[in-house]
Amino acid sequence: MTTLIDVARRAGVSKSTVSNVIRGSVFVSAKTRGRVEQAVRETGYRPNIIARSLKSRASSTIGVIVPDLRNPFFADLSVSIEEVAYELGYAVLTANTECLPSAEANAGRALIERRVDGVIVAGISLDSSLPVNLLDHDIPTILVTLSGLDDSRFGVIDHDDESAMEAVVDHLYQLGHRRLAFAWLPVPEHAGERRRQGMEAALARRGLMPVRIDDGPTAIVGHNDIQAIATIDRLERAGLDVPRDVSVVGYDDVPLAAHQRIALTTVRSDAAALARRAFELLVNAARAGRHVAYREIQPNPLVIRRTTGSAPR
Amino acid sequence: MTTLIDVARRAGVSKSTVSNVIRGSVFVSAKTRGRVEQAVRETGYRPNIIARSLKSRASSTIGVIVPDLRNPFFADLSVSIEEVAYELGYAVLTANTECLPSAEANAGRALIERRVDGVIVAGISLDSSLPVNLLDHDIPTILVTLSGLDDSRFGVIDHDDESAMEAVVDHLYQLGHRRLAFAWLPVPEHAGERRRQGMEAALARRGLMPVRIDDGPTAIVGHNDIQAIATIDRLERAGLDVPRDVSVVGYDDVPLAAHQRIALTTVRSDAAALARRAFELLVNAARAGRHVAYREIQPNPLVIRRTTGSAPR
DNA sequence: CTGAAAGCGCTTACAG
DNA sequence: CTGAAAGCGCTTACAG
Repeated sequence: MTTLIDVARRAGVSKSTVSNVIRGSVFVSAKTRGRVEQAVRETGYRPNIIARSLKSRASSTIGVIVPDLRNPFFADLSVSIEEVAYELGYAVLTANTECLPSAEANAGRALIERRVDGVIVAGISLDSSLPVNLLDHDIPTILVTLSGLDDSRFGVIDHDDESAMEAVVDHLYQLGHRRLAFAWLPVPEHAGERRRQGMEAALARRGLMPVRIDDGPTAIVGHNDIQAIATIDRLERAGLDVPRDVSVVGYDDVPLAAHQRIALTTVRSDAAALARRAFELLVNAARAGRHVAYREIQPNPLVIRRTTGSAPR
Repeated sequence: MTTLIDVARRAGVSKSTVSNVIRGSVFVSAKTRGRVEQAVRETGYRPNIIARSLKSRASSTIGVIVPDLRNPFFADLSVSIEEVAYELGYAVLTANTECLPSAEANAGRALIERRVDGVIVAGISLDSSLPVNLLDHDIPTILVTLSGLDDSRFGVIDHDDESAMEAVVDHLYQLGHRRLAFAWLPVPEHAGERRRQGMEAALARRGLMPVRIDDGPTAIVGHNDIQAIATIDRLERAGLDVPRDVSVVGYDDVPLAAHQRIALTTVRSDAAALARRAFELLVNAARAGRHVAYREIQPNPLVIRRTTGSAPR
């Protein structure tokens, strides 16, 4: 592959000069610049970012850790991060972990070894040491849809699950539901745990306790939309009707939730907005060579559709 | 961050020796190895893969270009690639392009500049020069669910859309459908184009022509499941019933297709298998320093569910 | 079995 | 405005 030297030789200048015109950082005379640009064109030269990174100590790459990329919410988040990232010349290394500690460890190692300029964590197992580990390796780290990790060096862009769960429970309570269950992933993960707690707290305020999912709930609150949609499938295969027999609520408002045949009542979360905000904060911190150390919590509205109805009597 | 030198100093050996134990490539005495390993542990040293890459001319990173990561088929593909990749010490740089030429150009530049060891292209706009460009930069490139690009240096892992479309048309024809339309993305993309052509050919064999989607088809074949599911939504919002009034067929068999409320007739494509095969071939080529130059076509079965029925009369 | 030396392809002060 | 020199953190023959 052609290198800076090839270009320099061809243009009859030094490699410093070629570097200067390519990065556009220093003033170069129009004539020299022209010669260099032509040489670049003729050779099809593309700078080797690996070499640049080694010297400049910035990889122009960020890492994104997601628990489940097959969930459109995380796909949306990750794609939205990518969009803004590529615009600013960053590439993104994605790692899908399913909250498996071994996958998380692998991902962490890969990101640290590649000296990513920052990482966005959108889900991690409950007692993972990875996020703090990143911080300790001087990698700015931002937690998205995830809080409860207590280090002030983190950036946190989160939504308010607690008040969202209050709205969900209120909605169901008003429809007459008293037997609510929470359907969550088999993985101990932050967002799920927090939503479960939020629901329990909202129930407690009404003098209620959650029931187990197999204990005949009249309403089921899913950890997320995918979970809720799968719950509908399970219920209807068992001969029950949603919402006549059981109401179901999701979380995220993925595009499918609005589909005629699904029409899921859910909490709307704007993955793209979360992504953009997180990336912006992360890049600013990375460029300044500091941690993000900033928190922001946004409210999420309840979207009522047709999977919730009056409690059966 | 600690470097090889720090570890070497601490262990009282040279950096060559540290390098040797870390890579495990050369025989090192147990005693020396022990000292080095302890120093690594004490310092929390993680090798800088950027520096390694520069010297060894292998980035241990591959690129994946997908047209739409929000489509669970591509999410599955990309996650499956990642799984095998991380196992072998590779990281993956994902680029979601939506078949936009500008996004494709950005992604191509980013991957070339980062000297990825190979790339898997799972969708690209019809006349993109990117795939050949990668090849010309000596980057082994494999096309997945995509053929028609005529360079023998490509690897191609594909499925047989033509015979799948024959099966789809046969199924609908036997149900009495004569007015079939194809619903596809607004983007000129390979897989969509090829499926459209496959359907047209199958119709032609029966003396039929496709009708336009607004021309009252009794059956609509989607470019993929997401397209088909969106079509169902559109039809039912317009007061039509699927399949009573219109039958709908998808492609991919994403998990949602099997959902009670969707029950989509579709063509099954195994993203995970495709991904594993592609990665395996790619890595072998990359390590051997050659192009993949290999093609493999697999058949895809039709899965009949409940979105197809007898043609209305 | 271990170490000294060169070099991967850039960037970055610093002279001139 | 342009260039020579040093160096980023590794790997890789090659001696010893």
